[in-house]
Amino acid sequence: MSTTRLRFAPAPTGSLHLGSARTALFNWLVARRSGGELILRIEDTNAELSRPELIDNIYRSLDWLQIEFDGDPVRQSERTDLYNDAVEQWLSNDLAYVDDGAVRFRVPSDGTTSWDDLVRGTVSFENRHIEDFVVRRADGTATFFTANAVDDFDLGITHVVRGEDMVNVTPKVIMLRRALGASDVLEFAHLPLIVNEQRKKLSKRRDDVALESYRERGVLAPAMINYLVLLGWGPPDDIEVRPIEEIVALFELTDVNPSSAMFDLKKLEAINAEYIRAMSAGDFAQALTPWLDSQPWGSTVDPDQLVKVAPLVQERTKVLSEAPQQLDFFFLPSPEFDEVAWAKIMGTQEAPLILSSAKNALAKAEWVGEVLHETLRSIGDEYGMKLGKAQAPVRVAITGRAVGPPLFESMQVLGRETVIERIAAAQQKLEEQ
RNA sequence: GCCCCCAUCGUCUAGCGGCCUAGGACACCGGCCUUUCACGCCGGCAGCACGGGUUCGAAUCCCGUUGGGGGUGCCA
Repeated sequence: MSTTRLRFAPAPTGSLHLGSARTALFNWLVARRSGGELILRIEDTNAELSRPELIDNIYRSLDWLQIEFDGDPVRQSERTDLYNDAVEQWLSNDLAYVDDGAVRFRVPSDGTTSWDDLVRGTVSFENRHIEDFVVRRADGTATFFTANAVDDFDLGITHVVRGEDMVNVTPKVIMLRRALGASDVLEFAHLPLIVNEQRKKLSKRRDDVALESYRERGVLAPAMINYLVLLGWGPPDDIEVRPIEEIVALFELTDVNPSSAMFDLKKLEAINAEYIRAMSAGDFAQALTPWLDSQPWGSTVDPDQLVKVAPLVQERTKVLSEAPQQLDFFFLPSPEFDEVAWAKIMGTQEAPLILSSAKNALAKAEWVGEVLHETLRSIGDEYGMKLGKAQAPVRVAITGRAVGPPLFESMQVLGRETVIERIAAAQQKLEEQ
């Protein structure tokens, strides 16, 4: 038995599509699982698609996901001779004919072409429904069918794993493979489509299909991989979130569900949050850095303080991009006030009272989270309020918001001077209203 | 129109003829914990599209209906 050889063959049409990423992933899983090889084949059959930026885009995305390939990428734009030879051969064997400058393949008018698809079972087409398709255009370039069949044969591919939208080209490619003289049959696996809420194939126009954009939102690569593998496949033991090595060990193409799967951002984020929580505090702080740096106040972030502050939001972060909003008050000279929170919380009768009591007590309290905690608690007691309610005005004064990281720990990091200053500023703002 | 495919909670899935009173996860709704929000924990809601077969027995096999999707380029 020869080694398993797979290929991921994207057309470079822009940033990598989620569906393509999933296809790449499944190919990679099969290769890893079987100890086989995976090659990257760029289907840049025309100049428009050969633009370096487009190709770099693919590399970057694949790299991010850590999907590795064996050997150098194969560029179809560099293999035109091969395609031409094949077409000439078909022409001379009378398997193809010239029509209006183009070359068409002769499809038999009877019989059927079928294959046993690893995910969908037997798929069968009647030949009479397949037209004599073009294998070489009038301009002399090979079509997708030709390049596909020739390359899969020439590169010794054994398994073709691709999207369901390719099902209808499969009989054509099978015919061409036979015409090339291949005696073996490829294994095909057509993956279910990833669809949107309307159950339609994800499209560039309507949906956010660029893998890149999820990266930009702060989705972690391993979380993305983990989520993607769950679209069309489920582990037998019901453990969904797990290391990629385990997935490799468990994954089976024949277990892939043939029906289309809806892309669920909520679930992606839930899984991402789980990965974030599992990170070490140091790794999390590190991962946050680019997101913080891009803020207007990014230059004021010092690494020592970041390490203290990051753990306070780690378990509250679903995607990295939402962390800056939770942390800004640590780095801003004065907090940015949420108008709604201010109105709701500072508008109460007790708010000014609590602020002034807090300012006094805090001026002399030992500066440790637990003590600050107790200090606020007794102030609450004074006014017959639970701590949950009593801490609110202080929180708004210091962070600008009604919700955020744990207050007393935050205060400890911020330091007495800043805290008192902010409370005083809030008092003044209150008076001016 | 024609060709091909698909059909289990709202969503992603487990299920491969008896372990199913259909399991898990996300979402949602309660509750507990609690310094807000989260996290965590406990509980709840909710599904085999329909109709016929086959079988002692069907979510599981077959046929049909309905619904959904993909493809129908000298794009890939």
